[in-house]
Amino acid sequence: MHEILEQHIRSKLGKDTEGLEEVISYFKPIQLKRNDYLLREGELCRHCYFIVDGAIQVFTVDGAGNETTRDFILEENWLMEISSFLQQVPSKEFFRAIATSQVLAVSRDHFMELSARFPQFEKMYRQILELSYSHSVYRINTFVSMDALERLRWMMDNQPKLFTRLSSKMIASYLGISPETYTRLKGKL
Amino acid sequence: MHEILEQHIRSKLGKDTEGLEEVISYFKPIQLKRNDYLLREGELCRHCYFIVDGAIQVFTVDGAGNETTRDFILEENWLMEISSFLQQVPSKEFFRAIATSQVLAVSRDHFMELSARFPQFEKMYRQILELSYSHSVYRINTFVSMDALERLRWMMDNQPKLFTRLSSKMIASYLGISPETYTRLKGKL
DNA sequence: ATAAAGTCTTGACATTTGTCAAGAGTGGCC
DNA sequence: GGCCACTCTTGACAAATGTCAAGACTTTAT
Repeated sequence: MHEILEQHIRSKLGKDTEGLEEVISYFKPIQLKRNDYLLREGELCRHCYFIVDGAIQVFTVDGAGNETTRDFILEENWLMEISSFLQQVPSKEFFRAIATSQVLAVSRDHFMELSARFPQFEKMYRQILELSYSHSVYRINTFVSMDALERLRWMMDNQPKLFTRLSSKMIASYLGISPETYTRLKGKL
Repeated sequence: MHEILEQHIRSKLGKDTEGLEEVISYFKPIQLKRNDYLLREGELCRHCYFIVDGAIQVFTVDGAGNETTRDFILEENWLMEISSFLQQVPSKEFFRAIATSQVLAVSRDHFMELSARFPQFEKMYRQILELSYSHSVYRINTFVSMDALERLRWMMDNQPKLFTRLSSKMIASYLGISPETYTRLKGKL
């Protein structure tokens, strides 16, 4: 498990990876079954997660119990609830495993320590932030300007992998529509 | 103009601001009138901007000419088109002044140089990324899960300042609805 | 000062999307 | 193997939102 994280970090940083073994030693493995939670609304996000294998659904729940998915995080990607993690305020989001998953978690305290001690770790963190931010800007622009059918087409063009791994219900919650509407849109493609 | 940037950086970094004067010297002033553009779709985003005074609309335009606003950037905030700036690919967004504005711009090359030479500058950049990212996560969750009236109420609760400075048309484009729908929603408040 | 352009509102109507209900199919679990 | 919970689909209808057109009003440019 840790080897995959090691390879991932090397691919981001190149050769200059002094202290990499120590950095990795702070990550603790977590095994998740389908529908296990990594984080629930109201809890503090005390860890930064690296998804080694599997898939995590990041979603919110409104007063009527409707789930809306902000993102799906697949293997070899990073995950945290940024405002809860940084400011230690209650999370608005849930993180739930879609399938059996292996995750590596580093605590907030260790994360801060590693950022301070290893400039290369901080650099990688910055890269993750840049990617996550530009990804979310994309999602905002897509979502706000397109209707449901356009969003579905966009998802098919840009995230085709997701269709092979998600239920229809989950795809609908990512598109921000009801499952019934999703069923009907499929007929219009 | 530069004094405001200096104060802003000090407020973010505290006392440890060695080299601050040199950092600031790389920022060049730009004056904008209403409806002047800082960036257009298709151009490369070659600068990082600090808004000293005024307001900038960040928006996209679809095939039918409809404008959708991702964000309004007011004075004492930072602005860039992150994916265009980092990867030097064409921008998907427009940046346009809503009112007379004063902006300080640092070129991409200088920005990279400053990040490399001044750890404190890099730290501030990271803070800006963290804030921008958590802000955009909020916007996604708000937008995807709420209907138009709920989004309007959310905006009134969380961004009340904007109403004093924006036309109805702009507010509608931020809410992702037509101006007519916005007019009607106001009656339901 | 005046004309032109743009904004805001309102009404009528079309389209999109949601809600509720029912039934067929699917997969997990004992 | 059989039951249970869940998903997916379909139909009927309701609610939300968009589009188009018109008129009053405001702002901008000359």
